Amino acid sequence: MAKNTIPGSIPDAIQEDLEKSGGIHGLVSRIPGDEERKSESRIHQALSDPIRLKIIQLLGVQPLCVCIIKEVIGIADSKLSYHLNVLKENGLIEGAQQKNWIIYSLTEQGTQHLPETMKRRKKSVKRKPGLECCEPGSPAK
Amino acid sequence: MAKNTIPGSIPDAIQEDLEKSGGIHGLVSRIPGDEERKSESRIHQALSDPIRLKIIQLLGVQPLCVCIIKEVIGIADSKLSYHLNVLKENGLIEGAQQKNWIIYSLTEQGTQHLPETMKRRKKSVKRKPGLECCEPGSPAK
DNA sequence: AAAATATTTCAATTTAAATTGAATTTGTCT
DNA sequence: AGACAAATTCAATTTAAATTGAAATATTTT
Repeated sequence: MAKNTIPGSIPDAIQEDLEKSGGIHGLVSRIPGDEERKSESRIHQALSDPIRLKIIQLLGVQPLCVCIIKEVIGIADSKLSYHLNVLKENGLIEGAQQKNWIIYSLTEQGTQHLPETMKRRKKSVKRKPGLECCEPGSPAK
Repeated sequence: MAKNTIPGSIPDAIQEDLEKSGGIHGLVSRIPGDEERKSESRIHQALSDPIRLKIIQLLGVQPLCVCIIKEVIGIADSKLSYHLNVLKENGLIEGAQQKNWIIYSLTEQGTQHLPETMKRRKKSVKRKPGLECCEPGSPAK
């Protein structure tokens, strides 16, 4: 039953640790399964584009209609729509129609992926109009 | 100086929040800069592949030579090498030559991206050979 | 119901990332 | 040095994701 095709020779230190880990079988038993990994990789994929990351961060400040996001990011409608869709499909944002507009906001999942500097305890927007996170003068090198 | 080309009309609720946020300018000032975002997106990109995620997780158990990783994952040498390189280039793992082998391990950065279930306080491997994270019978659906 | 606005969808193209197999490098052991 | 094993590199190909512009949909306004 054990089909451990371990290479003939491996480094001593690794060999030793590997025995403590319960061999290759033990090693594998300690990590998550394929499905979990696949879904994790999809989230990372969704967040692997600077435009999408920017959308997430803007929505981390407050819910926004597509028009404002477009205004801020400055890209074509269809392009923006494509990226919004990637985020939506992966459960990071959700859109609600209101009159002629669609207002996007972060899902619970989405808020988890805000940078630490923005991770205020979600819920209503209530603060002074002054700056907060980043000064306008510092391009965050 | 202020070139705020705000759309003629936007949803009332958004409009209101946006004023509290300090307009478009205030909105942007609350999120990280382009550089920070770009580097964050690169990390996500590196983690967006199940194979690479698996490598990270295996190294989260213990440092391993390429030969063992190959054994566990079961892919061609060159393919594995490619993925190891992506992780290395992004500062998630590092390799150290030892005799004929190269032993990879997680960097500090790399350990930050282990799943919660594996985030034990780093450092030496010291536990019983029994199972720990996932039972062999449960395919982690 | 026609006109106007906001957003999405679609097909075609471009760009970027992943895979493959052969060749190469690096180090070890006789 | 010569043979061997581990791992990487390279060029070619395949696959997947992003961009573009035009057309479509949906909602509101007149």
